[in-house]
Amino acid sequence: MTDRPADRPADRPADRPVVTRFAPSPTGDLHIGGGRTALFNWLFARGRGGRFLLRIEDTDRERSTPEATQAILTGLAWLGLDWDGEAVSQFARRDRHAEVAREMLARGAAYRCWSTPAEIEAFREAARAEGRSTLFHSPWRDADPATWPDAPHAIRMKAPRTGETVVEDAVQGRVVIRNDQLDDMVVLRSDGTPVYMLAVVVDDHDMGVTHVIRGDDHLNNAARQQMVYDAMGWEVPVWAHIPLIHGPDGKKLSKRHGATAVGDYQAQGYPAAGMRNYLARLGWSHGDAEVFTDAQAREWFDLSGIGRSPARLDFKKLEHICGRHIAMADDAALLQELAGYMTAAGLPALMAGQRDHLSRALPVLKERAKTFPELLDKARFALVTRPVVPDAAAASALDTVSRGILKSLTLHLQSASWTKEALDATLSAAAAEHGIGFGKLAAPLRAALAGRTVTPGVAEMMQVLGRDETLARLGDAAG
RNA sequence: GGCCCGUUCGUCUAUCGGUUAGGACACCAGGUUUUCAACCUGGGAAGAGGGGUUCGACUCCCCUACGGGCUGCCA
Repeated sequence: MTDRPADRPADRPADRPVVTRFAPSPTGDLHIGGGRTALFNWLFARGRGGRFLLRIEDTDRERSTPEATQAILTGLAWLGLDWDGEAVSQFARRDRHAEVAREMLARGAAYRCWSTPAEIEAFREAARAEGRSTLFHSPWRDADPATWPDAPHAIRMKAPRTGETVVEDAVQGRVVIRNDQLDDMVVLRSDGTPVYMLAVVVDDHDMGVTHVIRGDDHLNNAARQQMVYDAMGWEVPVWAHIPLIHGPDGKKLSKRHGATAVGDYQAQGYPAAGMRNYLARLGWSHGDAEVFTDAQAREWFDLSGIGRSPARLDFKKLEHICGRHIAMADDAALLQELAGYMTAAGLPALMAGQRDHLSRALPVLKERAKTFPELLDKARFALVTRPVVPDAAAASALDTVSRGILKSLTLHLQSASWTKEALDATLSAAAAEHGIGFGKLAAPLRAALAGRTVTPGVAEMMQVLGRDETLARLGDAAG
C-alpha cells in the first residue's frame, strides 16, 4: 500500500483505447453493488471514448439461469448503462478456455493432476489438525510421466513457490502477496470444464479488456490471475478493486436491508439519473461535487478518485440527489420515465387525459418531489376528476364563511387574465376585500381545487387546471 | 489459523507533512412564505487506540482493536 497516484499504472496499457467490462454471474437479480460496479466501468470507458463490454459469467451451470441473465440486462437498461456489442456468454467459450489450459500445459506452466477430491480433503484435514497451511500441494506437480495413470485428470497451474506476486492496483496501491501463500489452482477440471479463475483471464484477454474494475473481493484473486497472464505472456490489465457497498448499519448489504436489487429502486420510484449520480458518489468523489450530470460524471470520473473503504447506503441522501435530478430533468423525458416507474410499481397506466394534465403540471411538481410516488401524490389535483372529494382536513377548511368567499372569488376569476401574475393579483385583491390574509384564502382554495390542505401553489394549480375547470371546482365547493 | 484490504463529523467524503480539518446529506435554531417542498442565514458534529519518524503528523512506519475479503475441481 503505497503512494497513489505516483506509482499507479493508471494508464497502462498505454497505447490502447480503453476497454472495460462488467461480468456478473447470472444467479439472481442485478445487485445494487453490481450496478455500481457496472456504472464505474461504464463511466470510465465512456469518458475516454472507450468500449464497455458485458460478459455473463454463466459457467456455473447449477446456479445460472436465463431469468437472472434477463434481470441483469433489464437492470442495466434501466440504469441507462449501455454496453457495446453483444453480451458474451462465458460458458459458450469453454472450448477456448480448455485450449488455453492445454497451451499452459505445453508451455510447462501447468501440469496434470490426478488427486481426487477425497485425497485433497484428507490433506487439508490433516493440515488443519497439525496447524499447518491448508494450501494443497499436489504430488503430481513433478511426477514422472511414466507414472501417469490412464484416468481423467485436472490441470493445475504450476505456480511459483518462492518469491512474491505484486499486484499494482489503481485503487488499492501496490499489493504484495508471497507466492507461498498461493497454491497450484486448478484451471481445468477433470471433466474438462474450465474454472472461473482461468475463464476470466482468457476472456478479458481475448476481449481486449484494458482495465478491470471490480469488487475488492477479487483482490487476492488478481494475484493468481496474474500468474495466468504471465504464463501466457499476455499483458496484465490495469486492476482497480473497488470496495463493496454496505447497508446503513455497516454490515454487508443483504436482503434484510430492504432494497438490494436494482429493480427495487426503480419500483420505489427513484429516477435513474439520480441513481447514477448517487451511486457514482458512493466511494468516488471529485472535490466537492455532489450533484452532477452524466456528462460531468463521464468527464470527471477517474480511478484515483475512488476511495478504499466500504461505503454505506444512505437513503436520505439518495432521495435528496434524486429530488435534484427530477427538478432538472426534461419534462418529456420525465414523463416517460414516470410511466416506466408506474409499470414497474404495478400501478395502472395513466389515461390519455391524465397524461396530458400531468404533463401540464410537471413544471410546478418537479421542483417539489424527490421520488416518483411523491411526485404522483402531489400531482393528484391534476389527475382527479370532478367532483373533487375533500379529505377531512380540507373539508373543515370549507366552512360557510369560506364558501361564501370562494363564491365571490369566482366572479373575479371569470374575467381575470390567466397568468400567474394576474391570478396572484386577483387573489390578493380578493383576500383584501374580505379583510383576510392570503393564507386564509389559500386554505379553502386548496380544498376546493385539490381536496387537500397540502398542495402546490394555488395560482399554479389554477394555471394547470385552466379557467373552466378551476371555476367548475370552485362552484362544486362553494355549493 | 494463515494471508490481503480497510478505519476522518451519525452518513458520503475533501485533505496527498504545516488548514481555525473543508463540503454534502441528516439534525437543531432563525429567516422568507400561501400549505408542502424549495431557498437563505447560523449551529452542534470527526482523524479507532498506542507507540515511533519529523521542527511539525489525519497524512509516513510499527503494534493493538474493530470491520471486510481470500484461503474450492464456486463465481
